[in-house]
Amino acid sequence: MRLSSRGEYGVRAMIHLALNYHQGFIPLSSIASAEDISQQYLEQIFASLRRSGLILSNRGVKGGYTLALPPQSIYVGDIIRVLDGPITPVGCVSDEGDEDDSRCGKSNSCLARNLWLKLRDHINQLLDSITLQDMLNWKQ
Amino acid sequence: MRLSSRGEYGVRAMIHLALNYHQGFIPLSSIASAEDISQQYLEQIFASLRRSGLILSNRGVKGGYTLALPPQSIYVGDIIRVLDGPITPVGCVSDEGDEDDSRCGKSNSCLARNLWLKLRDHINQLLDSITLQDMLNWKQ
DNA sequence: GAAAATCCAGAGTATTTTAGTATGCTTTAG
DNA sequence: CTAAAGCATACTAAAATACTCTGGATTTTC
Repeated sequence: MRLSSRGEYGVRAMIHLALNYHQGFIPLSSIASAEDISQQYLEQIFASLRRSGLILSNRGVKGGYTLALPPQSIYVGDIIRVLDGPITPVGCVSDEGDEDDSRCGKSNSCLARNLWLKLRDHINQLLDSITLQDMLNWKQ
Repeated sequence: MRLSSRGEYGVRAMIHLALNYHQGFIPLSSIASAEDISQQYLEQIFASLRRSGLILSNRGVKGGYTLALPPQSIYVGDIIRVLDGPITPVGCVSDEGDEDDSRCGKSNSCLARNLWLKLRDHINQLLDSITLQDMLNWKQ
């Protein structure tokens, strides 16, 4: 039950953008160095975030990235699902839509399946209840 | 956020043992074939479960495995932590004991860290609230 | 309009983890 | 004694992960 580094880095970078919301576009290089993340790796991560519409970009000198929405409208669940794919504790509960097409067909696996579904939904519920702004407010 | 096959298989096998509680010792071969899991792989999994005290074994003919406690006293959290290691969404929240020795030392990472802690605890809470018996009762 | 700063894209690679096999030994009932 | 079972450890193949590399495209500034 571990997040990928993409998810971890992505959340940290998004917090960085949230802290600098209203400061205009922030160059990726400054985020990468502040968060100690490889710049090229972070570029890949930001490409996913941009394509999914969570951030906006400007090219050229004075370019950079900024949140597409205010921090109170961006949920960590969205960030993590974009970067790590849907929360799927085991293969047979792949996604919300096709809940019943990928059964393992085995004897007691249905009993276990209920657990995986609960686990999946439980994790999603938490991640979909926390916004970037919530995290900023945790600052002691 | 995916469970390992060890965790998945282990939970399924423990459900199998729970269903056959009071039937005495069940040979691993029958569990492996019923659940369609490689016998040798399942042996490794059961070795961990036995060393952790969740199951008991008998050797020789008529040997096999059985739950060390009744199904209502075994929590899925225990099974999964034995087989997958402690729930650790990211490295810096490695375990309950040493919460503050493995900080990343980076600027905003503490804000993210609160999230990882919440996530870790949230998952553990769910898994520690469900027993094998609970899962048997889900049988429709 | 050249140069520099920035984003953008896709291929390639090295490491680690995972999931499983292989081999062989030990114990016990009958 | 033999067959059925558990026990232990080493090995390996495949997949996923976490990056790096290379080269471009856009935009501001001088």
